[in-house]
Amino acid sequence: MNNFVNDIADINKDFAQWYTDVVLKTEMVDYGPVKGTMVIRPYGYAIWELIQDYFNKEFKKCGVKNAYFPMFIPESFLKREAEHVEGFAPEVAVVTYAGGQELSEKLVVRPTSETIIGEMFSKWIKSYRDLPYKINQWCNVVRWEKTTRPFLRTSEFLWQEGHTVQASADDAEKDALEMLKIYSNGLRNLLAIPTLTGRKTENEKFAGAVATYSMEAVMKDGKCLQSGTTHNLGQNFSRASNIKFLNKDEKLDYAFTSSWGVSTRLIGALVMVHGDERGLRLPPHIAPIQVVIIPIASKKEGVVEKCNEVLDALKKAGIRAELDNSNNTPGWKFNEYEMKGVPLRLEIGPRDIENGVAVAVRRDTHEKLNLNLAKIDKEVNKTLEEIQENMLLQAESNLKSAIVETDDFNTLVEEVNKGKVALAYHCGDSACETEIKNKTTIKTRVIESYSTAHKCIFCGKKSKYRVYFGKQY
RNA sequence: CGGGGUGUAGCGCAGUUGGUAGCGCACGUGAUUUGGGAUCAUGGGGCCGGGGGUUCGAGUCCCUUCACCCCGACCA
Repeated sequence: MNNFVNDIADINKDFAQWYTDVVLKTEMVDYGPVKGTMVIRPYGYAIWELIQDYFNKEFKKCGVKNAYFPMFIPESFLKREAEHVEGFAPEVAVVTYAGGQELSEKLVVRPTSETIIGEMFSKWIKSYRDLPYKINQWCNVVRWEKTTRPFLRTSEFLWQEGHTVQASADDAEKDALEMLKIYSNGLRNLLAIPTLTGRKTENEKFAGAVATYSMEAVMKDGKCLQSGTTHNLGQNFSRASNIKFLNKDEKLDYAFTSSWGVSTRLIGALVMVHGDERGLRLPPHIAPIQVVIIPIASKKEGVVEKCNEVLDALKKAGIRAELDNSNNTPGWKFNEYEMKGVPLRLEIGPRDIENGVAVAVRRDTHEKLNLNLAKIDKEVNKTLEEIQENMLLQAESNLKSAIVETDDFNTLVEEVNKGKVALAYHCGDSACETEIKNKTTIKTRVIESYSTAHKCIFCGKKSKYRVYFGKQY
């Protein structure tokens, strides 16, 4: 009664604990019995399914087809690309024993599938007429991380990985940029998460890529979360996997590939971008339950009937609605569904039925509205769209106020340590960037724009680009 | 991988010098309730994280191991 926060840690005092409390108490996730693993519970998985639905449609518009490749990769495959193996070796899980005996060749549990998909591409692709070739798979991957946190970093997680093969360097680059656009639009439209998108520096790119692009979402504590990446792999992986094709000039050439992925980490971003002191706040487009109906004095005549009637009307209109007719008190239910981030609550009691309205309460603003029961589906739909829009505006405003432009290195360090993202010019020199990282633990996020008209914030040499600096999850 | 912390009922915790394992919430049943976390009655629920040791006797003491959380370092 005196505790409005469901025993969730204070979001302003202990953001990390708040996050853990929220994801566990909302029943999105639980810990698995093996270190670093998570069980994605129905409420969390429903969010993932909505993400899958959205991106599947977008991928298919680009001519991408879904497929599935094995999770076991011969260890030798991983070693074909020198940078790639160096990048992933420390965190791969390896099967050495199976079928009652030692294996003659160890099997890596995929940390990502470039090498095994490349192997198959090399069999399938012979001519420029076979290109472009675009494949996606939804699967799990395993990266044996030392420290873990549900959704943000776990030993095993779910993702999609797209892989394209093109006949020219330009087309592979175009694929990487096109997917980046699809990802960032998806985050905006579906999750109401605005991102900083752009190219990664040479230091921060994917192991084995020519260029890596990323969307960086900024959490409420100011830390960045790499929320999706796309890679132009050039001919690096086609050389490693021997993907050769006859081009239009009848010459044999290595193909150009790209890869791109988003993961269940997006669910973590959703929590940390929108959540508040009461728990989750889910934008309507991604909310598994968009509307919850709570009967008041449900034993009074006509209340349950009216609630069911409204439920049916909402479902018919394609709204994800639920009726909670459990024996809990209304107050308990209010708190429960607020914690779970349900965007809109409808209260229906004898008084409302008499007045022909439902009391609606918005999760984003706590605003109370009287919605006309006679056209409840339309009124709810309109309100949901308003909530979606408002949550994006709020997130955009948070992102904007998290960014500090500076030319002074001490200011950069100070601001980033205060929970800001700094935008500054840099020389583009790898050693310079590494020195910044070693000195301050601050890393570059993505390149904002290119300009040689300024000085590097750290070494003072001529700038190459302007880049975001921040701390990360 | 360093530093700090925690493992006792589903959750949150108490458990004294070693002596029959408890409380609150949650859960089952019945009733009364219902517009911001209801009340009464009555029930069920335990490998005290695991293994080893000391002891007549261990939740408690010793050794060991595992897991999780928080803060760093490293990575999607």
